Amino acid sequence: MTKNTRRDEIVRTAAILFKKKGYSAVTMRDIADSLDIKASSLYNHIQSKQELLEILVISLAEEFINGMNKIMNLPISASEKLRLAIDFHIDITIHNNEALAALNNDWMHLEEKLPYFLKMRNDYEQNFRTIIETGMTSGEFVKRDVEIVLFSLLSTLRNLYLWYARKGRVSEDTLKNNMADTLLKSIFST
Amino acid sequence: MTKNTRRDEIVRTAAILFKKKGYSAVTMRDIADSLDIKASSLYNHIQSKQELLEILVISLAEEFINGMNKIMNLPISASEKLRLAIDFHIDITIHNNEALAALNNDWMHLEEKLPYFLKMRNDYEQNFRTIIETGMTSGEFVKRDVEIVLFSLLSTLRNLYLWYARKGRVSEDTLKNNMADTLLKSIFST
DNA sequence: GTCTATATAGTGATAGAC
DNA sequence: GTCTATCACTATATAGAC
Repeated sequence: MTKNTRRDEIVRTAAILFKKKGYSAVTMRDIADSLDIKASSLYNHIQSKQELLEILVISLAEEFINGMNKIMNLPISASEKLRLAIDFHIDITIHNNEALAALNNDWMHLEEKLPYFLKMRNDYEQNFRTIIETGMTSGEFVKRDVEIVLFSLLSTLRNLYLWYARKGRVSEDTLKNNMADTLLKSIFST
Repeated sequence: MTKNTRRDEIVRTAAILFKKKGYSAVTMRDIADSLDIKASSLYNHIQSKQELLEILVISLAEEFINGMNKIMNLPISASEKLRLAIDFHIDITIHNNEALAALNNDWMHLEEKLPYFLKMRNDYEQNFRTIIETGMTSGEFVKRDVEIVLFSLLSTLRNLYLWYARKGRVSEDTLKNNMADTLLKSIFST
């Protein structure tokens, strides 16, 4: 993933700038300036600005989908799946902070790959919904409006990339434990 | 607020487009096209694209601050304040859906008014923090990491504009009751 | 209040020298 | 792998006619 080539340097720089100002407000000259080269030099390593967005958003979305699919196929309870899914989401947030900003905020600027992205996004959400519904049916979770619980959970997870960048130095494990506890407490039936 | 002048029509149109693509990706031509006029005609009603952003973001932020200040000054318990604050946030979300998207996602493109906005945003967050801390001290809320509870609560409220636009036809009262219940359950000590 | 015409400054991207 | 030079296009915004 992080193979210190020039190309990856460009991708990482783009991610940082996309996070700060958004895809549309970042110019190829901005990216080049950050690397102390000229904008035209970027094109020796990447094909287009759009490609930078695709690299960031699509590969991260695939990582989400693959990890989630593994969790869904485990022979464990709904509450155990939920705990794993939350931890997994926190993991990605911590290790792909900048790319996650692009995924959250700039996906609508994807062109060719937009439908593919939307399918992955929808599948990811559906997996969470299934976990919550299963847990409510089995009595592990308190019965409440599924969509509201789902929305509240996903909102918190999706915004985590901002909060983690700000609070910085809380350890990964502390974050996972506290966050998971807080989120899970709101739905456990006991 | 909604005084059907041409100017307000332009502001409303801009808000809808800003929500869809973000401030930077929306051109004055896009706004003009939506109104079936030429881009140059817009400048008879507004001064600049930046002014459109300011009108949307700053006036809404002021509404948030004013409402929150009133709640903070009421002689009521922390849990009552929290319930009112959540309801108030939901109120604004429902009635200013598009402008709220700009406030959430495009505030960093403010220029002159950016410091003013950041102060308001910080004050709003601090008020929520005070409520949570007071409630934990008094024993109304279960003692947990204040910042994580605060973050989770604000994430859900800030994302609500997206969810409400999608789910559409759930009544305002149903939403308030279900959402407030779900959010509050996670922190009440009983 | 809207139009046409235009000024001025970017924008993403390419060609070709070094 | 980076540069200079440049293209074709688009951006915000203004001036002045109707």
